[in-house]
Amino acid sequence: MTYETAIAALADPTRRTIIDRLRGGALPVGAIADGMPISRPAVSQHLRVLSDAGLLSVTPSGNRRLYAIAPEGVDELRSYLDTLWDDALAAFKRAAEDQAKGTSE
Amino acid sequence: MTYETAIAALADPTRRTIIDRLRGGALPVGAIADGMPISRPAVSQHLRVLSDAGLLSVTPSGNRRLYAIAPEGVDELRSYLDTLWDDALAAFKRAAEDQAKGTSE
DNA sequence: CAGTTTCGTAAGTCATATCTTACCGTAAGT
DNA sequence: ACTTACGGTAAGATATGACTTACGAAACTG
Repeated sequence: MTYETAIAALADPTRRTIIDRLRGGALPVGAIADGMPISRPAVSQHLRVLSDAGLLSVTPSGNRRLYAIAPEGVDELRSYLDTLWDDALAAFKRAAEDQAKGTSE
Repeated sequence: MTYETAIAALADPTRRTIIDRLRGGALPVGAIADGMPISRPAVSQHLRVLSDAGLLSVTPSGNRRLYAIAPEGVDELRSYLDTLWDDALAAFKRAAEDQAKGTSE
């Protein structure tokens, strides 16, 4: 039910680079925003979108907030794509067989 | 390299329902647009976005054009999410171990 | 306790994506 | 040949989304 917001969140290139920066592990906002061509508040807004989508988890640590990729959120998207993959492949094979049948007869 | 456009294409709800309608197999534009709350030209535009993203294939058949899900396009997206999943899980486990270590010592 | 870091939120601007209607070409039917 | 069905494209209106600056709230630091 929430994979819709997750896929919308990942549609933005900036948010994907944020995700990429977190592949190695959790980071505070400053480290994520560092070197990016946009302002830190903009990064914060992206982090909010990703969190709302269930793709990130937040861990307050004193003064800072550590963001990390939430495996469950990623898994929901994977599940969706898996069913899509299954259906697409089945339809593809069926079409190929039908076409072969039509050609031979 | 093309999974970026694929994920952007799937971010739109209308385009996801189009994809869902094609899960059972190829359909002409009229059948796809039938019953949808938007105009047929709008559907055509969505079909173009999905095709450009490599998620759909087109097969002209006389007067009509049959659209079908392209398995390869879906697979590229799956690959991206698989690597993301691997990294996310590895980082998650590492963080859990580090935290356990910090707690015990 | 005053000052500095860290980070989130608010308001406003601007670009992009989506929709509509109108129109055109091509194939099929009569 | 004329008409109808199918579907892509163009132009324009509008909504949505991403960015900026300004500001406020906590938590460390001296």
